Amino acid sequence: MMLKYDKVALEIEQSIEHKQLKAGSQLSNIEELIAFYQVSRSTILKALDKLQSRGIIYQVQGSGIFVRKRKKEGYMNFLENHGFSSDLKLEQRKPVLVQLEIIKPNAEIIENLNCQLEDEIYKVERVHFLEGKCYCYETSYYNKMIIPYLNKEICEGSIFNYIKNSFNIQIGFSDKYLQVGCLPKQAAGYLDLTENDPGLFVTEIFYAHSGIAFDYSKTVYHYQNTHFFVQSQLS
Amino acid sequence: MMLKYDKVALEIEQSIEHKQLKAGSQLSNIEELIAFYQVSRSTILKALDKLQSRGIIYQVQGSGIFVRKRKKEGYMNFLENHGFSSDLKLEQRKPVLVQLEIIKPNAEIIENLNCQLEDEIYKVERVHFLEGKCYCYETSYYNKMIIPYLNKEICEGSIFNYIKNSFNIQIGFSDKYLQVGCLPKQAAGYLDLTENDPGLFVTEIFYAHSGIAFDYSKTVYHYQNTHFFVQSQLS
DNA sequence: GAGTGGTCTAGACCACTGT
DNA sequence: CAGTGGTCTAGACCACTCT
Repeated sequence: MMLKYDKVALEIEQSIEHKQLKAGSQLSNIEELIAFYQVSRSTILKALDKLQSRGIIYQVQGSGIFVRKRKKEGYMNFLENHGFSSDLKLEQRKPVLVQLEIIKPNAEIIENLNCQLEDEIYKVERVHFLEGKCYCYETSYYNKMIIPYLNKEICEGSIFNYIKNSFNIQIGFSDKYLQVGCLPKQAAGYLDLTENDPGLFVTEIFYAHSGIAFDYSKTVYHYQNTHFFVQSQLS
Repeated sequence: MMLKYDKVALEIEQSIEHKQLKAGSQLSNIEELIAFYQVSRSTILKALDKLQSRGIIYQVQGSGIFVRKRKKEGYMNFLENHGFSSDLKLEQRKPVLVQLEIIKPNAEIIENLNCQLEDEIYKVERVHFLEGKCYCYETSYYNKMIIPYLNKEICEGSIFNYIKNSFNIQIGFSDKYLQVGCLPKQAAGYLDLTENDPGLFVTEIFYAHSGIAFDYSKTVYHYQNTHFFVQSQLS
């Protein structure tokens, strides 16, 4: 059963979409929303907070609830580009597997996956494409204690979906570290670029809902084929 | 008067800090927090939600409330590096003003600041330093209709604090667009780098709490002196 | 001052985790 | 099954905006 506030949030979002409301358009006030959706004030508030945190609307005390500007076309949501996404295009992507092997962890992996020296670690190297263009080269590490099995076929699809469906592990949150640099020869080759071309280097640790780290990844993004979008909120 | 949930959130955060709790440490359960802080359940929940969205804690239904890993030293929070920050080091920064002038807006500025062709626009070019190292070169645009006055002295401090204090404009949210590229000659000069070195290019629009765009900025970050950190949540 | 969003409460009941 | 977080309600009152 879907939660009430998620249902309300979804319906409000769809209503904005359906009515093609532009940025700055005012929505119904809270009393009307309560009457319309037949839920309590707190439920409406929670739905609105969710929409606000996703950048769909903004609320102004004493004034009203308004539609926020939509992101430009062709930009990926930087906070939602790894299994967090509901974007259809991303679901359709088919990564190319470069290498899949089992290794022993080095200090860096032990630190970030919070594992033991004697654990076995899956190392997965892949190149991702979007609309025919390669946009990143990614090296991921998974602890075999947590993700007991991986194969070529799984790695050529969404590993996140596989993990979610097979082990009932839900993604809870992630830590990202980013910096810009020059491509080493190997990465340049996979991205169809030249050594020392610029690149965005992102190191990311994904945690399950329960707080355990299950994925440590290092990704290099293609500087021409990747454009990101991020929405910030105060509070 | 400080809001109750902000007060509770602050105290919980300070308590984590004070007790030097490590990642994964479990906090008191909700009933105990209610009893300790003498507030209602909803107020505790709101405080916890705020701490969760800031990456301080994570909550696991049926299990408990836990401390989340702190960010590494030397990384800037990508979502809080422009006036959003409470980081002391950032408050102490003194930007160097390169140029301050009043111009007529081009199509791009009109689009992003939502202004008129005949409006007057402040154009501010600055270089920011952190611990003696330049880390970005920034060009900002402000509509004189909204920000009626700027001078050299103001631009050599925090424009955001000035705007906040002088015009009672609160920052509400922002849209960021980012991509990687090669530095043009001018930017390279300001950043003490060489033409065609890599750089992180960020275009950002800041909106007041009321929803009006008041700052349109284009920033180039120094690829060696800037390391960013971002925390994502799954709603 | 009318309208609108934000805070806060008390309490019932649901859903998940772990032993 | 005990413990713990999550959902939802009804209602009172506060704070801000705008005319």
